[in-house]
Amino acid sequence: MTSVAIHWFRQDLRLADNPALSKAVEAGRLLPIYILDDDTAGEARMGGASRWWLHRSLEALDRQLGGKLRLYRGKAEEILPQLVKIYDAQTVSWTRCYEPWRIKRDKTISSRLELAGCRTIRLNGSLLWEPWSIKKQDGTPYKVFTPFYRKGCLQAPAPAMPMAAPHSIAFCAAKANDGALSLGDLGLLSKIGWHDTLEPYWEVSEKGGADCLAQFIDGGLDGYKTGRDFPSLAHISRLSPYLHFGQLSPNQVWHATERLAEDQGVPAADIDHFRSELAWREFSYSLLYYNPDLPSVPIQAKFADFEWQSDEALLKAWQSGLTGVPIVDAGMRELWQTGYMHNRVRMIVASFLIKNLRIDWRQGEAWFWDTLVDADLANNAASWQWVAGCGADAAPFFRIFNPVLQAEKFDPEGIYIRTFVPELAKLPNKYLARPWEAPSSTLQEAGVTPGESYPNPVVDLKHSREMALEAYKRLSEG
DNA sequence: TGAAATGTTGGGGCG
DNA sequence: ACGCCCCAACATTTC
Repeated sequence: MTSVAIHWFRQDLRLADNPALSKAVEAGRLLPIYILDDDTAGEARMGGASRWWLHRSLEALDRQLGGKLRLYRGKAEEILPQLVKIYDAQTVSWTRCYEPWRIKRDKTISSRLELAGCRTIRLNGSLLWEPWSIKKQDGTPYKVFTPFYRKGCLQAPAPAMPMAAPHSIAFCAAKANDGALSLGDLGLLSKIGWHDTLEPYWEVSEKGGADCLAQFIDGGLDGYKTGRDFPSLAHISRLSPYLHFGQLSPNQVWHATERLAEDQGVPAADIDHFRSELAWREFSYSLLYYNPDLPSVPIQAKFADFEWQSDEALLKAWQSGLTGVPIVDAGMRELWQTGYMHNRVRMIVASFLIKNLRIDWRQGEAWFWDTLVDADLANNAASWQWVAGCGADAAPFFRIFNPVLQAEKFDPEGIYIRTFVPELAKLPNKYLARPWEAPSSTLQEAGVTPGESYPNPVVDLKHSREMALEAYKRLSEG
C-alpha cells in the first residue's frame, strides 16, 4: 500500500467509532493531522477553556497514535492543499462539522482538493442524525423540540451502531519540512495559567470519555429524570465536553443506554429523559444549521429592539460570582473553577443576567464561550436564546426564575452553595439562599459581614423582576 | 425545564 | 345550632 491518506482531526478526537478515520486507514498510509485555524474562525475562535481542553486532547490523541499526530496552525484552506502536495496524498478524510464558518470553509476545501484530483471523504461522526435529514412533512425544519424529537428523530432510521477503532494503522512517514509545529507552539494555554484550576476535574482523553460514560451509566442514570435537577447530586452525565470534542460519539452514548431497562432494571423514564437531552443537542444543531446567525441574532425578530442595559460593573459582578445572590455566585464560581456548570444552575444564572440584570444575552453567551470546557457554538447559542425567550420553542420571557426559591427547591441542604461560596458555609439553611434577610446576630455567628466578607445583592430581586416585565411589555406592545 | 397575584374551597373558632 | 370570619391549602390566571 503506497498511497497516502490524510485524516484531518477536528471535533472527532478519538479512534473508536470514527468512520472517516477508519475509511482513511483503509485508503492508504495514514497522516493524522490537526490544524488550529483561528484565522478562518474569526468571531467563533475557541475560548480559553476550550483551548486548554484541546491542548490536553491533542496530547492524549498523539499518545494514542504513537506520536504520529502532526499539528499545524493557520488557514486550513491553504495548509491542506500544501500537505496534499507535499505528501502526494490521494485521499483526505474528515468528520463533518456544522458551524456555519466551518461548513463554508470545508466546502471550499473539498472542491479545491477534488479539482486537484484528491479524493475527499466527509462523514458524520458527531451527530445522531444529519441536520438536513430531520425535517417536517412539508420539507421545512422543525421549530419546536417535542415534535422534532418524537416525530423527526425517533421516526428516522436509528443511529448507526458504533464501530471499533481501526485495529492496526499503517502510518505515512512524516517529512521534516512540512510546517508542523510542536503542541507547545500552538499556544493553546493562556499565560496566566488559569487552566491549572481545571486540571483536577477532568481526564481529557478518549479513555476519560469512556470512563465518564461508564460511570454515568453505572450510577448516575438511575434516577436521572428527577436527580438531574439537583446540583449537589451526581445525577448528571458531564459528557458534554467529550461530545463536543469528539472523545465520545453520540452514537456510542445512545447505544450505551440500550437494553439497560431490560438488563439492569434502569427505569425507562430515566433513559428516555437522558436520550431526549441528547436530542436537545441535535435540536440546537438543527437550529444553527437553518439559522446560521443564531449566535448573534434573536430568532424572534421583535427582540432586536429589546432595551438591554449595558453595565460593566454588573456584568463583572456576575462573571466573578460576586452578585450577592448565593446560588448565582455558586454557579459562576463553579464555572470558573471547573470549566463546567450544572444545567439547572446554568438556567438560574442566565435568567439572572438576562432578566434581573437585564444584560444582553450575548454577553452571557460570550462569557460561557470563553469559560466552559463544553463551549459549543450550537448549544451555547440555542440555549442562551432559549433562556432569553427570543429563540425557537423558547421559555417565555416572563418566566423569570427566583434564584432564592430555586436554591431552596433544588439545593435544600445548601450543599452546592456551601461548596462554591465557602464564606457563607456557616449560615443556617434558612438564610443560606437569602443572607440579606438574616438577623445580624445570625450573620455574626456565621462570620458573615455583608458588604465585606460577602457582597450585598447587586439588585433587588422583586424590583428588577418588575422592571424586566415592563421592558418586555413595551416590546410586545411596541 | 416559573412565580406572583388572584380565586376558590372547606374546616374550625367563636359569638 | 347557626352564620360569619379567618385563613390555610389548593387551583387558576396572569405576567
